[in-house]
Amino acid sequence: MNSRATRESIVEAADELFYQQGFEHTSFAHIASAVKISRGNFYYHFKAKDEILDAVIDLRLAKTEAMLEKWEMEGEGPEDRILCFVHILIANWAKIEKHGCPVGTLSAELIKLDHVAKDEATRLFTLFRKWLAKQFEELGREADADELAMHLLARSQGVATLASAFRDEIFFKSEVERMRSWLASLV
Amino acid sequence: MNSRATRESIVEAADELFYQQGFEHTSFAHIASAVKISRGNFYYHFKAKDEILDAVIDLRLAKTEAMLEKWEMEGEGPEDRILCFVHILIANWAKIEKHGCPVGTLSAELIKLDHVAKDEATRLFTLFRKWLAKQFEELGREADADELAMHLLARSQGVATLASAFRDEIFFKSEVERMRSWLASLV
DNA sequence: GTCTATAATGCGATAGAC
DNA sequence: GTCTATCGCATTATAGAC
Repeated sequence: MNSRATRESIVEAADELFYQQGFEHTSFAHIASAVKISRGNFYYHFKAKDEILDAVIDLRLAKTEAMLEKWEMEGEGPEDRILCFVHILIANWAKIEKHGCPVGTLSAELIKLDHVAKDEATRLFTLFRKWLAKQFEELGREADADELAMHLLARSQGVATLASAFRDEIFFKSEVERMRSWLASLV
Repeated sequence: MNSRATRESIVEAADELFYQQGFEHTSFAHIASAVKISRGNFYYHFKAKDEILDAVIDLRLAKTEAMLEKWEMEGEGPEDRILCFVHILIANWAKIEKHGCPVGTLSAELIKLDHVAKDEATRLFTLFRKWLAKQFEELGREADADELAMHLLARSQGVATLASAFRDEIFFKSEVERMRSWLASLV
């Protein structure tokens, strides 16, 4: 297999495993078994485990940017686009229940480890923050667009954390409904 | 030193280190160096690392119960008592900025590890949930007391996660202010 | 580019002296 | 009750054959 394809397989498997098990808990053996390569082969593609983490964060950043661009195209007006963000929670409930929010849990883990890549992980939050702020601006809330963006981000983080701890889909959906009516009250 | 005192020293050091570094990342060597005992001595007091985790969770449960009882005594009326909960965020800002919420981050880590003690950690959330629900009941919101309790818990979790990621005290305080006015709007 | 073999380290846990 | 010494295992990382 050529170099790029193997490298991409490693990053994609690591992406999934870091989400499911956490970064520190995931070993090369885990990833190797998922990709079906030998442990030694990693070091042809990456110098160290931290480099795989960097690549995973870059992949997530790229995927998130693509998703936000898609919402930008598809949503009819800013309110509709913000609802895309709210509804992704519902669509991902099965994963969130098991492993929490992929953005929030990675950020929290790297902060706890005081890992060098923790600020890189925060950039995932920043993508959503900037995009949401832009929508709130278009909604006519130029004055507090960033504050509203952060507020909505925080709400979704809290819902993911608690719904995952209690494995409570009823609470999860009722909180999403609360976000919808909060959003409607702004317009 | 007698058995109980050493055991308590171990649990208290582990409590602090689990919060600062995470459970998995904290080794016996870390705790031993903090308590100034040998690694071998652990096994006189605990059979395994998981038993230390259980003891740490029990300690946190006891401390939380004592704190909630104190608020129950000190607060003048349910609204005042709920404000005790909101204000603990402010009081603990320095720690939250560095290590997140001690309840939420432990719960999230144990969920990600699929650790046997994850439901025990969720009991810490349950203490706050039940206590807050009781306050909302006394506030005359019998119908949706638990829903309001979970909503407030989720808000505080989200604020801790985001404020820690962005190390943003301004955002943190503005969200606490939002919670205060949300609470006032209920009465 | 991928493999096997192995070095170097740190971990949780055990045994036994004192 | 606390210590030192050590086992067995998993981990990241390297060396070198193919």
